[in-house]
Amino acid sequence: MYHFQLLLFREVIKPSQNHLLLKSLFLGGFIKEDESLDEAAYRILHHLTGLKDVYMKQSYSYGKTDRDPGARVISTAYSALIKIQDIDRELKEINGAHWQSLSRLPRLIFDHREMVDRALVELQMQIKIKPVGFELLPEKFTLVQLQDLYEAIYQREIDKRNFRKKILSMNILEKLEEKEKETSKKGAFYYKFNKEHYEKHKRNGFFFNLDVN
Amino acid sequence: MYHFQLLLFREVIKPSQNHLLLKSLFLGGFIKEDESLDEAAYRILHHLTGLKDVYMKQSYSYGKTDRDPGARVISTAYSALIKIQDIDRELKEINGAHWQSLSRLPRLIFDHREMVDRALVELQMQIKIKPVGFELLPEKFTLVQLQDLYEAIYQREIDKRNFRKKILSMNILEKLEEKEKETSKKGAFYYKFNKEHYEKHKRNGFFFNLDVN
DNA sequence: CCAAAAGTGTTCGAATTACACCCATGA
DNA sequence: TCATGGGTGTAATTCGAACACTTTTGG
Repeated sequence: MYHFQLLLFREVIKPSQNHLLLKSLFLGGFIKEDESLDEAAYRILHHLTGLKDVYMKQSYSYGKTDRDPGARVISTAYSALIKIQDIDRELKEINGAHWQSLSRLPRLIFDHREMVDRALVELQMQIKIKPVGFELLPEKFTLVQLQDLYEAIYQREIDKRNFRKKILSMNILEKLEEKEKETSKKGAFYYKFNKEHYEKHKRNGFFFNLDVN
Repeated sequence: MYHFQLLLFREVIKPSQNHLLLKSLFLGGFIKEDESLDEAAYRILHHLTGLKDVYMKQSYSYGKTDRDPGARVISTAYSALIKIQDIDRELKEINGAHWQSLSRLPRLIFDHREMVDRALVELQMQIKIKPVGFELLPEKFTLVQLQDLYEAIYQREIDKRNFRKKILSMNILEKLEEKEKETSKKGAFYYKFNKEHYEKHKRNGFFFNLDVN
């Protein structure tokens, strides 16, 4: 059972003039005249982390007048899911960034805590009805990894047999011959998400729904 | 079985310079320096319709650069649910406004069709897990009215017995002595939504979930 | 008295849950 | 050989779906 982590940045930009309050910050930036909201979100993520092709979704727009004491700022928040494999490879040398467990988050400035909470709730709803979980895993993953992921998101334990029964009955996973041998002597089979199968089933009225235990 | 209607306004404001494209428009306006997004949404709704205290929810922010050919505009859409009883009383004399069935919508300008579609999908998800349906009904309503509402939102028929069984078992409705006698000789008992019961149950881990048939 | 709408229970099958042991292997 | 983590089946229960008749009353 692992936990979700939030990537925090320290003073990457300063929309606020009150420096004492600035304890931690998300990725942030200002939109340009010639780019869409989505493009701006991708640009900022890519510019500050080097990450590309990640699952990213608009979350919510925050518009209280006093949310940033330094200036009137309206922020449209996006949440990105980063593949576990990409994290260390790409983010090691980013200055001032550090991962923080969601359950032991420091005090965040402004309304950033609300942003995190809302994004997490959205994720928990999304993941029940859409296979977004696979965005967080490497191409090849074991069922144990997949279950660990779901346990982290739901913040509770799931029965192994029921979880496997349900996910496998959907026929959207492809079992590989290869085994992951790092974490156990026996080894666990790799699977991969078969997007074509998923899309085909969906056209036939199939609904992804992973609500286990 | 009735249908959802969208209230359309004609040229209330003109963010576009291309008048030929302007066929219909939602309520819209610009945010002021000293108000939040929520406040602006309420102000605009109230100013243009006279309606107050309606259920209103942020939907999504639209930010494509070319979405309005006349100017760079980022729009945060809100959707409001208006009580059936309030509609005629307050909206009769609004100039240029007319109701249009959602299933026979005219061509809308810009990305407004996407806005409607997204808002409807959000509503359909919301109404399954939150008792927002009551926002659309008068204080006192019959179970038939409530069911009609759900059938309109889901766009399908629901079994009467199963619907009543489910909604009544939640213990969030209060049966009144009074009957509605307009639509039938026998008359149908009025109910009202008991918000306190709902909040109390929710604290005890109860989840509203109305997914019938 | 009858048409029209409101109201009411039961049965069946499917889906979800709970639950415990064997397997493979490297050290 | 044994400790460690991976993998598997079945029974009990709950939940959702299907289904048809009785009640009330104004005209």
